[in-house]
Amino acid sequence: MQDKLITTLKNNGYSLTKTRQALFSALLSGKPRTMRELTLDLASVMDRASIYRTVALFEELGIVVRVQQGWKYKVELSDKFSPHHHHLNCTQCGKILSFNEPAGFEKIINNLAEAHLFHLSGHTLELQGLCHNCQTKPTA
Amino acid sequence: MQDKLITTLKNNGYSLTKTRQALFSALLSGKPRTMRELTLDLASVMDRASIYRTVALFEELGIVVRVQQGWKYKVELSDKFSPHHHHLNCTQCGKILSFNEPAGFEKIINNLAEAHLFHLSGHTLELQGLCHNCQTKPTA
DNA sequence: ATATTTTTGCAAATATGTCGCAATTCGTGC
DNA sequence: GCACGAATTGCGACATATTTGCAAAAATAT
Repeated sequence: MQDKLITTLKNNGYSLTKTRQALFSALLSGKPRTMRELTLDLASVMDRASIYRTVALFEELGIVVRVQQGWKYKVELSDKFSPHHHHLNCTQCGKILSFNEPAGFEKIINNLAEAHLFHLSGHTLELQGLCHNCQTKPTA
Repeated sequence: MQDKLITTLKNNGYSLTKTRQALFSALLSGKPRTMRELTLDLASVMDRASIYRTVALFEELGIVVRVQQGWKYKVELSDKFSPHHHHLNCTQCGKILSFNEPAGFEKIINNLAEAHLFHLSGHTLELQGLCHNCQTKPTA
């Protein structure tokens, strides 16, 4: 997977640096991270500004995407670097579960796009709710 | 539609004030707005802090929702105040088409949430692509 | 190893979001 | 319409998040 990172960077005229590697590694687990989490985790490795710059660059190159979570967003590897999926966001504890393209979903949106003469290039599907844990706990 | 706003406020023990009216009006067009747009548009009418407070209140009362649009969030009237819909975003000209819940969609996500022990409270579905016009034009 | 170009760290500037409190506005009863 | 208590707002001060300029450091090509 590192290979793909290098390729993507080189192809676009960017070099592989320690900081870019570090950010990439931090995201490899697959868990979406808030900027705050990233800056805390990577504080010893790179400057806050560099994190922002690198995330922005990665987003431009399609290496990462930002997923919305209520008011905040989290950063995660894009579909190119981790399998295409969607999210179940727990509105209480902030946990994010991932799930694959549901059966029949593709067909539905394709029909839809066709009906509107759209040529689809991508889509996002985010579900909000309470995870199992938070359903039993009282509202914090 | 103003009626519904008043009712919602009264039912929850809040009063209709100029600022609440102003924010509501600003959103009536149906277009999602960033906080920045709102603070700029309403600068002459109300204070920044009040906008945040009012948006928060409106969200609590289910009058507005914050939706992902690009990477920042935007505020728009909730389904209760404007019909539930989703968006087709043209990545070239920025046009946004709205469409209703596709048939079969509800069932799919309900099954999914159930499988993950989630209790759904909402969802977002955004499609990206090229609108009819932009498909024929050269890349700008 | 050196020159050239890119990238980073640092510190300062902006932007975004919150908070406490006095001043104002709202809804109500007269 | 006026007076009153309660709810709401504006203001200024914070706290946090994000961006920017620029000199120093790291990467690339020779």
